[in-house]
Amino acid sequence: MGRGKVELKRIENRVSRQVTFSKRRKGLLKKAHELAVLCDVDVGVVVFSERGKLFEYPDPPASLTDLIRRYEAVNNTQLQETPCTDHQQQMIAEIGRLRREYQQLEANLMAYTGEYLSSVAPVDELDELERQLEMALSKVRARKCLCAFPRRRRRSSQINGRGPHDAAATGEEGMEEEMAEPAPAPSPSFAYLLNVNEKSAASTMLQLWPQTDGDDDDVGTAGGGSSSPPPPRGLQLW
Amino acid sequence: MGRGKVELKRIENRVSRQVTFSKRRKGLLKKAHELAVLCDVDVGVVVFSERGKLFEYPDPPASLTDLIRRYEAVNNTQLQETPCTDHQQQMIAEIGRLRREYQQLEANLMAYTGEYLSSVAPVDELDELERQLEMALSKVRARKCLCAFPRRRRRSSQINGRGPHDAAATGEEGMEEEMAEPAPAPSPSFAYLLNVNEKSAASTMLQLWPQTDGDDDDVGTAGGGSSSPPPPRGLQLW
DNA sequence: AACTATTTATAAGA
DNA sequence: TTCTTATAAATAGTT
Repeated sequence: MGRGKVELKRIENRVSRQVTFSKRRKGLLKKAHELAVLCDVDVGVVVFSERGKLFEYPDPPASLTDLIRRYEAVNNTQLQETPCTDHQQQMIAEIGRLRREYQQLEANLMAYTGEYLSSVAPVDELDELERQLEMALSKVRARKCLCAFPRRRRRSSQINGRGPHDAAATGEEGMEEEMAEPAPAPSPSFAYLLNVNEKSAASTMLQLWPQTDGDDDDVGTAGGGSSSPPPPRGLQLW
Repeated sequence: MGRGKVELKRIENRVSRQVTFSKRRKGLLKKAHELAVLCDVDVGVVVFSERGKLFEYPDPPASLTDLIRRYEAVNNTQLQETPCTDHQQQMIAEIGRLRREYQQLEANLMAYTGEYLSSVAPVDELDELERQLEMALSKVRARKCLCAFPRRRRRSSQINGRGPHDAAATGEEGMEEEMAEPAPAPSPSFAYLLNVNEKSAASTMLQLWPQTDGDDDDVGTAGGGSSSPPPPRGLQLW
């Protein structure tokens, strides 16, 4: 790609090598990102320049560390079967998935609040969003009316338990249920481990609306494990 | 590169995603190799397929491990210090935290859409929500105005202008099970615009929008991960 | 850092 | 999966 074909061998000219390094490194990281996004997979890249400077993907290397652990887990598994590595891998994968999903949901919400509108949003998409917002508004107003006449309150106009979790309709859902008490000692069972004690959710007060204030921090989650949840801001629902 | 331009967004079609993964992974590894040789630098790449299969560069991963050590050294991150138990606990905590945050964020979104309004929501909160929605609406409309002037772009509106939440509102609407996508936009909502992956919800997650494409095999997590949806707690909205 | 001429990578399709 | 082909991208050499 370029004015001339290039032999796959070290570029002797120092300047050329440096320039090419800069260009191709950028290209490589871009490719890595594209692969990760398009194919929804985990990709990690590290590049050390001749002077030892590090370049990496993913950019906030939060998950790169996890990726490395996963890589090591794979190798360890091959070398010596460690009981936990298997679960470790699954958990790492789960963490990655959760992070991606969280970000997507966040972006979704941002859009809904109008805080972030894609710069390329076609008009018809905006129409759709507008329509949805209007509908939401009308629902809220309708509810306000109901509140105005407290006496009419009924158990709930429950739309058929259409809770968020019901959505996974297709899954026939195992009946495992296995609601163990928030037993202190976590079983090594992966399944159990993922059964997060929902009651603890309260500890992570959810910020309801993204407020105007900016600053985030995040990061540092990977290596050290759980980072403290962001301080609650804005309107909290519970 | 190819017959058509591709936007940087998860490829929803399973087969296409697989094929693309295969091609691009190969391309990425090749690029990594070229960069390493041409510029005489150290490059490491790890790619985990959706099923968890590992692909890496350098091929004989002999030096990749060294690279990782080097990476760790740079980041002053000591991995593998404790075999697993310790780290495992951290991961468990992380998973729990992520899931809680996800659920809260989701509840947030649902409240915003008006799909999930607490039966006991105090009026002042409803006022606040109404205000937020009005603000969002005004932002969207402002954007529409901006879009209207630069050009009169106007695509045919959605085939089935059904928003994702409408389905829930009506309380039924089976899953779309892999309908033969007649043509172009399978996007059932503005989510498409936001680069939100509508289909990535893990088996353990709730899905936000009705799915339009049935892919994803992803076993492994299904059984263990799926904890039964916890009933909404606290100030429940609906 | 910009700018092209070319080489590569690849999206589609078979 | 592999091959083919039309195109989009990356980038080598130049300015």
